[in-house]
Amino acid sequence: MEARRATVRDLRRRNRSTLLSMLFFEGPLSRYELGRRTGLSAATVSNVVGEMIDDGLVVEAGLVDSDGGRPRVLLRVNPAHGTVVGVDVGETGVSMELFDLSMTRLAAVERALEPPQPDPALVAPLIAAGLAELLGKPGLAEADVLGIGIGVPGTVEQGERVRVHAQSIGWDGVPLAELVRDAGVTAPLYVENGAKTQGQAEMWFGAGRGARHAVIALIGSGVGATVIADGTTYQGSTSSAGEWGHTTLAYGGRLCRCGSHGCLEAYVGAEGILDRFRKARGGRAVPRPDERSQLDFLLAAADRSATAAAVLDDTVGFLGAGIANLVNLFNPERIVLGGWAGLALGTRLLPEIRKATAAHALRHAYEQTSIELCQLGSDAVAVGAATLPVEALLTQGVDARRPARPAMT
Amino acid sequence: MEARRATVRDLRRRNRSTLLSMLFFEGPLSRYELGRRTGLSAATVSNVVGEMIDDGLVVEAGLVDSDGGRPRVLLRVNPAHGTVVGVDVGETGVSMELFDLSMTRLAAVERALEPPQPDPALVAPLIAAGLAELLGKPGLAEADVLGIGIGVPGTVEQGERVRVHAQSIGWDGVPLAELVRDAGVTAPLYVENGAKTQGQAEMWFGAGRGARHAVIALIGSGVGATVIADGTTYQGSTSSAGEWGHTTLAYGGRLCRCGSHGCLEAYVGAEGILDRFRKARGGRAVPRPDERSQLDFLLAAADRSATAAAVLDDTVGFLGAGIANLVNLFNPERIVLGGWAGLALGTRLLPEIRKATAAHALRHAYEQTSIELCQLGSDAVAVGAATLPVEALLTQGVDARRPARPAMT
DNA sequence: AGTCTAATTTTAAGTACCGAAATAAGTCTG
DNA sequence: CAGACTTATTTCGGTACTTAAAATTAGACT
Repeated sequence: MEARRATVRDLRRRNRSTLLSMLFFEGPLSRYELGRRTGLSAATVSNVVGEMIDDGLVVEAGLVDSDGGRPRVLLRVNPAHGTVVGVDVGETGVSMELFDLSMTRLAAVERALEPPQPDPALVAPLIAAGLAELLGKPGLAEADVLGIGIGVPGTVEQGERVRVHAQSIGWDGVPLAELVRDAGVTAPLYVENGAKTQGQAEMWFGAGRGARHAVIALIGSGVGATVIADGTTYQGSTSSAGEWGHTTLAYGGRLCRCGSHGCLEAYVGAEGILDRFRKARGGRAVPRPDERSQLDFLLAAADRSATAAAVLDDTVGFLGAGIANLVNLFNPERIVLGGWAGLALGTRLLPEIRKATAAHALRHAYEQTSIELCQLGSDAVAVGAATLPVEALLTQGVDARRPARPAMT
Repeated sequence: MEARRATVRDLRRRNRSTLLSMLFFEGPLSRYELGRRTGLSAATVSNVVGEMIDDGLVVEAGLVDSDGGRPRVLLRVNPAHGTVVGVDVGETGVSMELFDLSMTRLAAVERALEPPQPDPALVAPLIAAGLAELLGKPGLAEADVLGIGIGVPGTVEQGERVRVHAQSIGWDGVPLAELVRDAGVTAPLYVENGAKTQGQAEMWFGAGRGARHAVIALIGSGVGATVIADGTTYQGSTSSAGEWGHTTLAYGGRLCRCGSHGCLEAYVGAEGILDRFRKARGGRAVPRPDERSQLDFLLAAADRSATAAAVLDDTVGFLGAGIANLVNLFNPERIVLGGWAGLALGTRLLPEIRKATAAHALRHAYEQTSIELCQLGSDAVAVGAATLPVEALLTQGVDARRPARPAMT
């Protein structure tokens, strides 16, 4: 039984949050329009908005012409109220971006990791240094940073002490936030799985906009998914939900790097696709230097090579079945296909992928789902990470830097 | 953007709901204890509880001895405040049960369907007649029925007009609630998929108690699952989430009755198991009259027949992989295995099933999950259906028969 | 009977939202 | 260009709800 009381202050917080969120996603809007959309009385809207203006969270932004009658004053979230930082910790480097509250990018920094294996003890100071560089321009100060979101390539146990588990880079229970804090960063920190931050970015600004139930399917070298249930990221009991890549799709099939057999990832992950391609070529290596160009080679070869076409056909079939599993289990409105390999496949083969999905999904659920491609670029992980502090601001309706409103004077 | 305002009345409703739910699941409790657990002030608890006592929703139930000091008065939900009915619409018959608010069964009725294909036009009057029979004893009246929950073997589109789609019995968009109302039933109606009601019953009173994230995996002739995410049943965008049975487990494998190939159901559904057994026996039929006894025969034969043992081994492997998929995707605290076939398999083979699951799931997620058997009997669907009106009562904190509190006098 | 302890209820104060009335800020008309 | 008109926003008075503190109750203990 997880029951929590609610007080009259919670009420205020919630309405504040409602109004602020609406302004963020659908602004600019007038007070009048806010009242109409939220159902709050004009009096309350005016009152709450006035408070947020006093706090510098919201600003007036021009008028709407009227045909007689007082013109509506437009309101918007104050872009200059603070900045947010998004960090993408990858296997080979760290990239960071600075945004204002309208999510306009103000600066970006990229740092390679030498050697390319991010030792936490190395990554934390790198983030601190990157932050300093991002704030290099005049007029930017750490005190104005509402928060720093960090996307990492592994599962993140949220809780008292945030811990990062990332097999692929050898992190086991790394308290990343604490390390970054020890490196001298004082702004609030938010750590989350990179696939989830990328998913959130697509939901806020990309192909997921407007959906309440969606799955963001990410295919790169590996395979993962972010599930959005009823508007929020589904975490599961220990934040490791969405491990789509290691669901069994072909029982007893190919060995996967996770040690199991027949995982989806072993068939549709870039590594799996290329491995199958290599085998189909009789063991000859694909004549390109890295995975991405190898996949491009495969896609380009499909027109003239029956071998390549067959490998892709199979891939589409496996992927369709894998997506159909998501459709059957989650019954989402939308599936968003992303990741560099997912995008490469989807750009050329989306109709075929849709058809393969339809063949494996239950009709009813399939008909309710649209399958789209990701819309954001390669910095989606960082953008999504930067939304974490914004999300905190929107749901709390209050600046994390000063959690409690100051007492009245 | 789905933002809703909140007023001071919502606040009251919510606190009322919190207190009532706590009394229902953890009662009896004293006012003092309620305050301590919810965080509400003693004054508010006293006030709200007083109101609920006036409404007849809560009653005092004895004292707790004290060692000096005023003794605490225990409170509980008033079992006699009303009754609820749970209906299990199956493929061969309808069974109905009547409970008081402490979920004590007061009466039960069973009606076979002749012929065993529930035509909606036939089922609705049957329910009406069954209700009359349930209320046959003196002291029971329809006016006291808080609501009737109906579990049906198909997906239920909730909404303005509730519609039932059940391929297996040929229902397509049946407005069951309206039909039952037309048959003369006046109590509030709640229609839901039977697997979901059964899942809810396990969550409230069975193996799922206390879990916030769980999956109830049901294996009968077919295969389905109920996903509990953060304490509530996950519905998806059109209420058809949880179609575990038709997820692809063995790509390109056995033909399933859904038309696709390699569905989990084709391997671990009773029909699929027995079909594989028959094939393994060289086509000879299993010498038993119905599916249940055939499955028992198979389980009993495993000790002496290598053929039977191999079929079961395979089944355990498939089932383990299927459960592992649930573990990887949903990261639940608990998996509850049920359904008549699931129970039959689990009773004998649970350790093996756990092992097979471990072999296919990611270590981290698997370690967070316990796999248990259902605890409720064959009336779980009806019990779960009966919880629907109770749930409405608990979350609204107000009797559905009189939605608005009467104005003060 | 009087004292002590601890639960519950009453009281007074603070905060929140709402509806109605008042005010503000434009456009339109003559 | 003043006055009429229209519509957005603010102000005001009222009611609902929670809380902290004070008062009351109900037994136990002496």
